[in-house]
Amino acid sequence: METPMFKIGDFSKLSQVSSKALRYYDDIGLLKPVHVDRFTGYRYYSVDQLPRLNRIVALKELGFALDQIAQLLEENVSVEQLQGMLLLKQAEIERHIEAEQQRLRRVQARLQQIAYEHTASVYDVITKHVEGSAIASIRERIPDYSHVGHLFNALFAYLGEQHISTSGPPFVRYHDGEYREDNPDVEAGIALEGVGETDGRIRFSRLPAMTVATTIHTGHYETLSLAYGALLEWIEANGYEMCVPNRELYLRGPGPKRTPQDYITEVQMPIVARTSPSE
Amino acid sequence: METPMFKIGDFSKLSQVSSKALRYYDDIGLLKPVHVDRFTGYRYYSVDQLPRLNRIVALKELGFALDQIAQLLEENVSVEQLQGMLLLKQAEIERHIEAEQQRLRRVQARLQQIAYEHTASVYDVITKHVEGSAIASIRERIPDYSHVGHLFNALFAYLGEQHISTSGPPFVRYHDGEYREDNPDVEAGIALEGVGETDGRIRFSRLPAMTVATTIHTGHYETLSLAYGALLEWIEANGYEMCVPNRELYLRGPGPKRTPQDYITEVQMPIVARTSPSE
DNA sequence: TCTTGACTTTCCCGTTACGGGAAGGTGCAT
DNA sequence: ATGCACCTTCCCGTAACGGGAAAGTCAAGA
Repeated sequence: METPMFKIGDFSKLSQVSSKALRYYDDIGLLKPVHVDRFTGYRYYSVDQLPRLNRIVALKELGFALDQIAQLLEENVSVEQLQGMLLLKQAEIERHIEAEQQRLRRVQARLQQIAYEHTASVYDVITKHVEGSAIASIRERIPDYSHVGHLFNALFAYLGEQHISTSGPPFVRYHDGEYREDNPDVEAGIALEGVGETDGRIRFSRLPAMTVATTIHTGHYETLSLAYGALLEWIEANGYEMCVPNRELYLRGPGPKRTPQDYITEVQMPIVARTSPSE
Repeated sequence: METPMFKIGDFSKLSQVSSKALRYYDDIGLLKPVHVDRFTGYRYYSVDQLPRLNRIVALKELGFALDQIAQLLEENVSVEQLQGMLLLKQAEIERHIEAEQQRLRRVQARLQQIAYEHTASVYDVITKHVEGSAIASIRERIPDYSHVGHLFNALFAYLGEQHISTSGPPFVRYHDGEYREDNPDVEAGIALEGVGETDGRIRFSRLPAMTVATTIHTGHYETLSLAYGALLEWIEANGYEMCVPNRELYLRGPGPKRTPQDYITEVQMPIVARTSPSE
């Protein structure tokens, strides 16, 4: 070899790539030294290998993983294939940026909320994807929220005598577009394991899968509006729009040896991405 | 316990957090089940734990790592501490977004270049941080690039007779702000291990550390302009500004049994972030 | 009461691209 | 001969779980 050969340390200095990385690239077959001493195992590199290493670094800076780079460095990749991978990368980075901006909005919303109220919220709003499920429910316009109990009584009485087994907590869906004290359109329901057939007041239907913003409220139902406030604020700050019907899940509701302070309720508000009038 | 206890699968469905994750949170002490059967090891959760889990998920969506979340969930974190961590997070996300946008620009620049020339460039431009180093050099205005050889001859002759040991490849720095055929201001140099004292034409100095865009050119020096073209295009497309002096490192230059096709040259252009007039 | 079948447990491996460090062998200059 | 800087392999650790194996458990139906 008339060309100088570099030991790994020198090649590392020359290329500004750590020798650990060079050994790793050797291990995974991405960049084999031009010569390895048969007895000592010493790796020897040539300047000829710099272009390849340079390409590796460049592709890494574009965000490619090493195995993808290995593919791209094979001889037989066409310009179209390269272009395709770049386009994929572009889309991926764009998605990534969007997700990060989402996070940034969430963080800023929290900061703003602290600045306003000088206290951390007790409500943590998160998004969930709830799967669709079969439910049994009674939907009626009732004069007053206190009548909800009657709906559940009727529902459970029916399910009990029909020996239909339920799953998950009971819930109420609110079908009015806005809050109304009087004559709200409510649906008291619970998820089922099997299915049944609609019978008078008792409706059997399927809840569609959807994305919701949700938070957990602990304590008396009179203070549920605080949870709604936190939800609405969060939805506004995070660039979503709310949909109807929203839903309350009574994870722990009235019962023996329970006081209202023990109640635990999840409030779910279906959301869609806002058709940005504010950006 | 008058409250229903959930086995891990049910709690997982309730909370939409995988049981693997729940076990992991148990392992790292982030969320211990309210009760573990002494004999079977079964984990039992209560709805009381949903708010905490919800908070964990919410903080995760903000981008916090689990150990940071563990800190934030301790009782004694003040609002100010929370605020501080949120501010840090904000800055971190912003940096992250900036880096991703940088990547996006790089990818798009590559795509554009393919669209223009319908071929992938042979030049891979990357950024490096070169450390400062002691150098010996001769800087002169020479009539023509072909005189560079004389400078190196003089330099090596001097270093040889003074027994000064060098390190790294020889290089030339171009001090003219722009390309000029005639009377360029060039500096032929090489890095040293020790230091010396300026002696007539031979200058001993320190090269400052800097950030450069760099690429590798293989082949005859007559085609070096292609490498410069790729560099300039990249610098433009990636939002940098070039500085003087640029530098060529002769990784493999003229020598016995070498033809110009064997030459390998690294072209380095110092850069700074552009003071964005184009955004 | 027995038997499924759906759950649960622990344990171990794999993920990415290396960095840190240990134990031991080399190369080169004195 | 003796440093001393360098090289080698090997192993562990990373973050947050997912996949899967082997074995134990629970609840309901026959």
